[in-house]
Amino acid sequence: MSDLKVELPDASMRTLSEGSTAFDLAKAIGKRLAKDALAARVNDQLTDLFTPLHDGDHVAIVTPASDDGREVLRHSSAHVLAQAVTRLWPGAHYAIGPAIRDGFYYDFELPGGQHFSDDDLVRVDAEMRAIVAEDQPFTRSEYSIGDGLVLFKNQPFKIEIIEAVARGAGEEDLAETGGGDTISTYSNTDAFIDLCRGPHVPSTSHLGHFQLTRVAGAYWRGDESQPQLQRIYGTAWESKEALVAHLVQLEEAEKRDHRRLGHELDLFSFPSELGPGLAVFHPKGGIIRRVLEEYSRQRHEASGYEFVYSPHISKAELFETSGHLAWFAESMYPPMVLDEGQHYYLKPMNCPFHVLIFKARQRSYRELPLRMFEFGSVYRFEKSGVVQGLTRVRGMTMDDAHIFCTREQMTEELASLLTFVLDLLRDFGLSEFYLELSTRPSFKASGTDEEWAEAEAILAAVAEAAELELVLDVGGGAFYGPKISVQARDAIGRTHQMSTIQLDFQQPKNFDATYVAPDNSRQRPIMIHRALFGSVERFMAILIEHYAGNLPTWLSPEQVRVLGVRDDHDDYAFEVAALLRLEGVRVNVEVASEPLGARIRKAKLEKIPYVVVVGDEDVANATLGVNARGSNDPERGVSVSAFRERLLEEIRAHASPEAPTWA
RNA sequence: GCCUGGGUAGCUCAGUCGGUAGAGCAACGCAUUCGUAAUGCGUAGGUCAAGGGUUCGAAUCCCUUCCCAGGCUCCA
Repeated sequence: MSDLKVELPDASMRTLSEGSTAFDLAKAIGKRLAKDALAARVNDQLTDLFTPLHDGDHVAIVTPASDDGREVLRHSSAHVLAQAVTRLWPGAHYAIGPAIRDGFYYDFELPGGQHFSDDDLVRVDAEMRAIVAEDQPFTRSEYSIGDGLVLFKNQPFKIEIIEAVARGAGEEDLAETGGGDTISTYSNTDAFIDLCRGPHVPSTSHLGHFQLTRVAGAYWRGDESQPQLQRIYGTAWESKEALVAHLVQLEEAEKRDHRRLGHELDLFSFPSELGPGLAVFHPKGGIIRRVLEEYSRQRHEASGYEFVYSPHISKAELFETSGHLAWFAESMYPPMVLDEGQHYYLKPMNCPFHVLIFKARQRSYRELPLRMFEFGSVYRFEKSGVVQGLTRVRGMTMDDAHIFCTREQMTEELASLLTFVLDLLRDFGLSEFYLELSTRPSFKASGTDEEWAEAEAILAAVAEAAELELVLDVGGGAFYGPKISVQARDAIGRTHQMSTIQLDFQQPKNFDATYVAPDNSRQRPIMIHRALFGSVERFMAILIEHYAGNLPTWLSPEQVRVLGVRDDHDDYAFEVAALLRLEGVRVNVEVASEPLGARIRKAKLEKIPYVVVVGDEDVANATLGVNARGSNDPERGVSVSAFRERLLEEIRAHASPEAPTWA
């Protein structure tokens, strides 16, 4: 019997006897590894531990505390979830159950149209733990398509997947089955078998650090027109500690939720009298908004934009011409019908208005590129289940610009636009970006194939030239053109869609907009749509979460609070405040009617960047005490002028001396 | 829009089996005068989301509507 040699990740070689499996390799390396081993990566393919190895294979043993390991154990946990549910609800149909970020889910259809309730999670959890305790092996088998159809005859979703694979359909289904002309399955006991490519952990006893998190409805194959299934989500980790750490992290993320902070810091609210997705900004939120809008205006002005204004409503005719009523009507509020039968609509976008401004007189090529900017409030009738805080609202203000240019200008214009966008986002402290290129929607698109192909090619070239990570979003474009969206990663690693840049050949055509070219011919301009913050509301939400409410000083509603130690220091406190206010600093005094500690605590909870304390020594020496946000070490005896200079410099530079990552 | 939860004082929450609505914080008043994250005492505050039903009696049980959260779908 001949031996076989395999190479390990550290490039060392191991010799094994013929027919050895990855598990044999793990045993040969060490007892501890054999006990921890969940799966193997053989020649870069993730596979079961009991896969036979071949001479020359590159093999890595997958252990729990790794990306591969967590993926495997999450996937296996999903199977245990399905087994538990089929035990508790005999006759339940199970659909798909993949590993996802931090956990797993499984979709079911319960007999008699039953639904899971929150209480069911407790029962399912207990059943899963029983299965783990039974230490059931995961056994892999392969069947022909025909045998598979018989085997899963009572599982309509599995049948559908097998049939799709037999037809050679989507990759998604191959992931479930293993692909080719056979299907692979895993069975835990005689009673439970699931269609799956694997790999899985050797047995259920390798699992257990999981927690079921929630129930949800989810459409079969993610398609609204398909039946809605019952989904259970769970999180699973390699150890108790990792699970707890994850749950703690979730709590931390909750603390920086902009809805919570918006309420705690008195920034904005959603009065139920107004309806879902309609926010009011309180004075403090209003300051943040005003400051960031003002800064944006300055930057736009410096970059050659002109400011325009347009009304919130218009006759239907405008949106008929633009194509919105044909393509976007379901996102628009129903019309107001006037006596004469005239329909008026709230605007869902600003672009048609800007086209009219372009058309207000004859335009020359000499005027192009013509860049129009407006903080334009728009209204979209979002489905009731989708509104969420400030990130998804029904009334929002877009920092919207439309650039009219010639075909020759558009590539350069797009490139410089992207640079401008990224620069401005960086000024707000966001630094990690990637781009998404959204292409023609499969239905709901106006224009010819050629126009779309050209527009997509140009955007793709611009996106690639930006040398940022680029993700393709097939079919995600607007009805009038493809788009590049800038996605930003915040301080705790979540990504948010920020700016969008869209190329539009359609609306200039729909409105018959033209300019006079050098040869005196009439030419059609190209229109670039672009929102930089996305919406002001969403941008504020992202900033609040990015900074966990600790906004940089230049954006903070209240930058300094001055506290006298006793009430006979109040006069001096007001003097200091007046001096700073003269420089445009947002500063308040809280008089000494409560103990100093209580007033400091209050200011800290309000996340004010600087708490300034003044007492006897300060009155005598024209100094103050500086208690900076995030510092546990207050400074004493700082001269008033030194503090003023330092503060003004920080505000001017837009930089915050603190890391943005504080909780 | 669909699935699952939820809505009690400004906020966070308790409220047993259907039997007179509760706490802490905040607010307000008085006292306290204090050097870096909670001074004390007191006062006020509620159509229990809204409407309907069952009942001698509903925060509590049932129905409808509104709003919120987490998903699905969609999206700035």
